[in-house]
Amino acid sequence: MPKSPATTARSKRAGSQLTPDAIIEASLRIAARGSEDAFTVRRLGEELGADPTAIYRHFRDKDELLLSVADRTLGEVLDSIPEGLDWKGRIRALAAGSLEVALRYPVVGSTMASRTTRRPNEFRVVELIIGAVMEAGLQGAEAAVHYRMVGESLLAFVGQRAAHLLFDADIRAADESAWSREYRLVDAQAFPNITHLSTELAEVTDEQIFQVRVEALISAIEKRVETLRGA
Amino acid sequence: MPKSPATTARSKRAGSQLTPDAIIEASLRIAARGSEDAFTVRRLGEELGADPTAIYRHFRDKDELLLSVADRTLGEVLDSIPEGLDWKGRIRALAAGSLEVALRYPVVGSTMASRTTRRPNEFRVVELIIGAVMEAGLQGAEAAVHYRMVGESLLAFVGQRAAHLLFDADIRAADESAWSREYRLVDAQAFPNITHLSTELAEVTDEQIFQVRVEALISAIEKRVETLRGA
DNA sequence: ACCTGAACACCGTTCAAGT
DNA sequence: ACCTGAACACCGTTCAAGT
Repeated sequence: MPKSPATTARSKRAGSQLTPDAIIEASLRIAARGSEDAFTVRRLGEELGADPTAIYRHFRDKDELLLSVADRTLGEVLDSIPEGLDWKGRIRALAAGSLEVALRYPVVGSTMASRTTRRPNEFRVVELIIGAVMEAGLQGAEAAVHYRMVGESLLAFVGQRAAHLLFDADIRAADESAWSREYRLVDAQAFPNITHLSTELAEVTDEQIFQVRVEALISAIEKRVETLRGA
Repeated sequence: MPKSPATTARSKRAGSQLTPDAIIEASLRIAARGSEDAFTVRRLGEELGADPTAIYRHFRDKDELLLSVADRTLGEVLDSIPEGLDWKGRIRALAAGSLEVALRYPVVGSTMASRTTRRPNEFRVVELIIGAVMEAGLQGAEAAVHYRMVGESLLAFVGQRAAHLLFDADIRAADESAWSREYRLVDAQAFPNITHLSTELAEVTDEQIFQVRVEALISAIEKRVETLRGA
């Protein structure tokens, strides 16, 4: 069989075909496997067909790689937002897109929940949110703090969901069944409210909670605008 | 010098003085050191004056230990809430207390942000929040989903702040300075909103954001009550 | 200039052996 | 019944050596 370089591009001895982009794309492939495949430097080396430590020629450390990967996924979120929406629609679309991407790449969503990438696509997200809160009627310091509220809340929401996806199946099952097990068995005298709502508590879905949390952000902005207009 | 057993209670050869409570208290001492001292099984062994693996006689694994430690800290939060507050006051006090405790034991606050302890003090917190949203005027499924919104949002807020405290000093500094560095230097044409608000963005404090996020939860509940009354 | 691979300094957890 | 300590199967990262 003759050599066919095109189909052996990732063979171990192909020279210096390692680029930041190739490393980011390999990272996304691993991240997409969720809890089935740990996102480690050694696993990344396998995926690239290179020595695990080769990535240190292109990224200072794993943290810097993750920030770059996260910024790439923010690009996917931005591309999913349609044109022409009003401020509420843009925040809802940003929330839905962020959730979808965080659940697709849980290790990225989880790790980045309390970070700032300081990279181009994050700038675009910030620009979008500030535009929305200003269109809603906030300005100056009020717009700034409400932007931060929205931005960090969205990161927190999707980060929580993503982190949960990364737990071992047994831990996840134990947490998920709490509302239909432990919380149904609490002492009725000591915990009357829980007892009274036990059925409804077990029926709440993650999707309902997410929607209510996003609407809470919007309500809070509207209420703040009304309060400031009234004063 | 004569033996004085009372003062050598934690000596290496004192027999079986290891109890779940002693392990939880040692865990809290390590957790209180924040990013200066990693919360590892080996470090816990040192703190207890025992072999690192001794804790596996009392807890199935590190996760179960952390759940127990977390429930202990929830007790501290509950003890900090005064009697006689109305529903808004109780949510504000719960938020403030949770933040304080999460910043005191960051590794606990960070790890538990997407978990359910399913332990006694968590039941008390759930009872408190459900009582608050019902006093606000919500019932049944509406009360259930709004309880979940409040509970998970508070966990997310304090978890984000706690996680940030655990990063290495240089990573934390880079994230904190983003608003006064990278975000001040963005292209004014491409990012007019960021440019317009750059001063205000750099001046927002974590405390302001936290307060706005807590008030947003309260606003959202009030708005939902109004909407349901109107319908 | 970039990649390799041995090595270092860590992790959580298991299990046979001690007392 | 509980604790010990060696051992296992991992981590991220460094650095001298290769090409």
